[in-house]
Amino acid sequence: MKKLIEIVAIGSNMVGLMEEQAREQFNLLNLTLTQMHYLETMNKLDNPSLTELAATLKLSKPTVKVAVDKLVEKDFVIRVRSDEDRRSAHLHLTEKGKLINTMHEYAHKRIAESISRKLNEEEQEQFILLMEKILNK
Amino acid sequence: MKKLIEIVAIGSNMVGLMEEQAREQFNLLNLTLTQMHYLETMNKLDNPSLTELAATLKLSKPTVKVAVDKLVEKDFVIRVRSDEDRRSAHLHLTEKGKLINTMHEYAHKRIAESISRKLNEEEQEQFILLMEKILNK
DNA sequence: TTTTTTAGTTAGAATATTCTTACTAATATT
DNA sequence: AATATTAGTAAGAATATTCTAACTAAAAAA
Repeated sequence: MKKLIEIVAIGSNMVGLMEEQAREQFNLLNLTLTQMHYLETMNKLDNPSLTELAATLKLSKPTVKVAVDKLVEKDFVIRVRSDEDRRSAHLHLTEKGKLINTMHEYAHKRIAESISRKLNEEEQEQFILLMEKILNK
Repeated sequence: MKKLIEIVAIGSNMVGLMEEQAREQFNLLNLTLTQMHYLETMNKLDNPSLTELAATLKLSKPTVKVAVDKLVEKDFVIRVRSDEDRRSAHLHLTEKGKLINTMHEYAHKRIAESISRKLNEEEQEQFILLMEKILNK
């Protein structure tokens, strides 16, 4: 178990490093850490309302509103009014906002490349099988 | 390769989720995202000077100074004057500051536990071997 | 030894992040 | 139909994050 934790620690750091490098690469976006966190959370929630976003981030609605206003202003997010409930709107990422995904994909691609460099065909097969067991609950 | 990228994406998200949950668990620290980022960077740099920290974070020295002042104030960091160069000081994490590590260790432990639940003894051996190949450059 | 560079600090300002309180309009409950 | 709840907004304030310009003291270079 100790060995496994150790391996996980090194692996997590590697993932973290790659994500960090990707973030630097895409720094063009000119977003703060916090703003990226907002975009990532929106992305995971899949077009949440402001209320849902605030609940997930554990922040007040006015706080989240001003942050979203800025992201709308900067064209990373658009509000799409709901027809079912006319009080409410869904937050969508614009093409520009989706660069967040591109950034993560870039990191994942680099990690995958590194793996395929270190393992031969057969080992890669094995690795994929084991990871599938780990990740499928 | 496509399969591998996919697996990496899911695995990265899992790691990210666990780290996020650990962060929530340790929210007691009452630190902002940015402040945690400072502590993590200090930790990686191993007692850096203010100048080194600023360079790594790509921020100006006055910016980093005010942030470090607050972390010192809150007892997460101490300044240790250098004897070789009396202009300079090294930034050390206090016991309280090292809770950042504890937090990551907690996440890693949970991931390792999940792996050992999903894989039998033999598969775990295999997994460790493959990961060692991947992580040793 | 004089000059230049370096590490860190101070001051002052702009913007970001967050909150509470109070409001409007729409929807849901009674 | 009257009342309560919910989604989002507005105002105002506190704290955090960041910058540039200007400074002090120590170390390095000339």
